[in-house]
Amino acid sequence: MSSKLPSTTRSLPIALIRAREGVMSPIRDMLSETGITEQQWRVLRVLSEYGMLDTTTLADRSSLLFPSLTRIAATMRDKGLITQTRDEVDRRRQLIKITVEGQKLIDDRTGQTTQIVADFKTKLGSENYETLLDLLALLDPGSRD
Amino acid sequence: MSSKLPSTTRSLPIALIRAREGVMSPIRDMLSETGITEQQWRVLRVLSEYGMLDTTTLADRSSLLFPSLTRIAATMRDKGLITQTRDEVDRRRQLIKITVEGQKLIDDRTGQTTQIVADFKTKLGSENYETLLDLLALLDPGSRD
DNA sequence: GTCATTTCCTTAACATGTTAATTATTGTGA
DNA sequence: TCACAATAATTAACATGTTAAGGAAATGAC
Repeated sequence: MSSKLPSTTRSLPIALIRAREGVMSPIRDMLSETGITEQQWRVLRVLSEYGMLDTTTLADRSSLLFPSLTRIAATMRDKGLITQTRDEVDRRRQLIKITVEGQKLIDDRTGQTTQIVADFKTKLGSENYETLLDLLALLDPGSRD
Repeated sequence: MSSKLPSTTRSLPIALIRAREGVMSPIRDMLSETGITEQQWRVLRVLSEYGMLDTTTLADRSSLLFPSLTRIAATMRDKGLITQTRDEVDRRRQLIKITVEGQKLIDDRTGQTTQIVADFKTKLGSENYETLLDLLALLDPGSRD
């Protein structure tokens, strides 16, 4: 059994980084006009989809680490994109909700975003696109396997 | 034609992040004993595979942005993992080479790393593993399509 | 009820990601 | 050869990734 490392051109971690860069490039272009970052966009998307969430759940669904989310939430609150309130039952918890402005920011870009997704589906082919999502899900530590 | 955004659970960017996290987790565990980061490991891997490289090529093959590589290279030079020399022909260019200690750090972990890769191949199945790499390559902005 | 433990969140410290501005060197055309 | 553009790399500034430590509120054993 060989103990040689695979060439970096067939390295899974590197391939994931490069793919991500390719996918994010047009999205970043789109976001650059809005003044928010990719991560802030992700938070808005999750809040828009699920409604009010506690920080733990939001971090999990946004794929952000807790310390990152703390900072990001503070920034977004200052920008008026979200509101933060204490949970009156369990005062350790914090509840986060998207604001009208935050929702508007998403709504205004839905068309562009949909187009970007469609372009990637075309590029890969619908079937490959779904296959890719399925295979990636297998690597997700959060998914049950 | 609907203009609704896909659920974040079927979002390609988020799926890529999560998959990456799953893949990197055991690698990070392995690296934590070495005191180097994932990016520094990547630089060592590339240098080990290709030999002495100029900074531009190294950044490209390591999938690192230039400013990041500048800082990372300084750190790695201080740690004795690489050497930096000026190109005497074009004095703007810098040439970077792995040191004996740097190579040793890789050699000492080849077994563990090989095992981690093998585990993922097993988890996905050999065929799926190769399919995934092929599909990811399609999204790589650097690859010709 | 009290205290150790756990849970939820924040801070801190350092490394990297990202974009823009800057410096040093080389290449080019009048 | 001299301005001027192009290239290689660095620096700056801010946001995030990552791990560890800290603080406040809730929980559970006693």
